[in-house]
Amino acid sequence: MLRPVRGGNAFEETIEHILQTIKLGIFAPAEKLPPERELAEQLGVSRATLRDALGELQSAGYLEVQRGRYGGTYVSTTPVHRKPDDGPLDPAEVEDVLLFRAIIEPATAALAAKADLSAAARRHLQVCLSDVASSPAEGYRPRDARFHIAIAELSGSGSLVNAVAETRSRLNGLLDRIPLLGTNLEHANEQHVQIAEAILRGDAPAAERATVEHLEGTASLLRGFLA
Amino acid sequence: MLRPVRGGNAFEETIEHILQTIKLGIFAPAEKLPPERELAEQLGVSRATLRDALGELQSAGYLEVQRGRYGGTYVSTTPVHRKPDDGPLDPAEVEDVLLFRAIIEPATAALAAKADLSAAARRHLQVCLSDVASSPAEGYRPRDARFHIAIAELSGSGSLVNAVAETRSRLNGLLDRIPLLGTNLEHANEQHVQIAEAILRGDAPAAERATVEHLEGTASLLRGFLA
DNA sequence: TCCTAAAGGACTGTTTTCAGTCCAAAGCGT
DNA sequence: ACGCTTTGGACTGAAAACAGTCCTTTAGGA
Repeated sequence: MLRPVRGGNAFEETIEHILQTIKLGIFAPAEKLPPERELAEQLGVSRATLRDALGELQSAGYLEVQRGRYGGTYVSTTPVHRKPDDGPLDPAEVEDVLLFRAIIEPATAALAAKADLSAAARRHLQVCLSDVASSPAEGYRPRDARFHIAIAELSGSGSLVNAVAETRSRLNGLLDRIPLLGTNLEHANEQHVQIAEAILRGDAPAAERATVEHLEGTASLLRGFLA
Repeated sequence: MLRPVRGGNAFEETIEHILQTIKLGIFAPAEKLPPERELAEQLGVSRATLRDALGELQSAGYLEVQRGRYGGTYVSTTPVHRKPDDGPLDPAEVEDVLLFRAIIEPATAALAAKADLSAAARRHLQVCLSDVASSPAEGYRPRDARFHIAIAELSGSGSLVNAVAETRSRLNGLLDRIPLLGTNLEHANEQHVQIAEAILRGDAPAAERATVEHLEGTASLLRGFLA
């Protein structure tokens, strides 16, 4: 029960955090990050430290910077080709993530369906949905993550948004360790439609069921690589 | 979606974290903390910083220190009389905590019931149960928290233990803002028994139902103070 | 009785992080 | 063409946090 108070030094944590927002599709390619002064404040870190982190991400190819008025820091449109992290999967970590996800995401979807959604919220969900559906295979993960996080946002609970985002991030870390097989993307997309429709028509049990089914796909994929 | 990378400086975070382990009953009164060198490493903080934090907690009356071999840092047996933090309750925070808790705790209890438990695990649950049942009103909260965390530990999922502990900690923060009325402690204790029995006999649906009922008590208590 | 081990206590020099200030680029409006 | 504004870029001195080392206290064992 005694977890570390902090995950490393501020510099590394900042890099990691910004990288996550990109991998989770919260900042999409070509999108502009907030100005450094603002971002530093939001992240609770000094501008100097933030700049060190941004510099690192820039030279790693994740970010591009333009100076001057109306300039800023932009997410790179050309995705960096990550060498596949192929350490072996940790079975305990896999089970833990899948289990936690199976608890929170269906409940989140059900809540989103129960909430009464503004027109803007509905539109946002549909945008995320079509965005992931029309995505090429290599940029799929961030958009997929974005869609699931969008659902959490509809639920209206900040804790759930955090939990879904963090869990998704851990999941991404695991998925990075196995080869990407694009066979079941169509299947996943069909399930996304089911979930979104159930939420939009306010059918909580259907949203929950569809989410459970959807998660089983990823779960069996990952479990397959454990054997 | 841009949360702060760190909650403050290392010193404050360390104080807060240790205080939590006490308030959550993870370190019970009169219990000995790990040696400073070890604790510092577990918390991912330097010994100097840890010592600053321990010193603060000591002079605030939470800890007592004995030097020499077989000495150490002990949780104070005389509880500090906290002045009631009575800022107004934030309704959004209340709803968020209650909602999140209502999602994870019943699922946790169900999981614990499904797991096949070692004899030691069963005994541990019973110890926590009788500990909270026989607790005087002023030391009730930490033992109550300890019981709920013990259930999460039975589930075998580290993420759930973290989530339950953190949620409980937020809940404690809210409960500190309202007067303690001991009327429903007996009711809560009865529900604890129900939950523990359901888990021990492996009856997941009953464990889940009993937990839902139990949480409703705290929920309506807190909601009552919003109006 | 004295020695040793295990713990807290104290100090030092280095590295990290910070807040604050000023500089440089670049687009927009007058 | 000029200046204003918004952005990233760079520097400085102070504060925080660190790792490492040594000191002090205390109980148990040889």
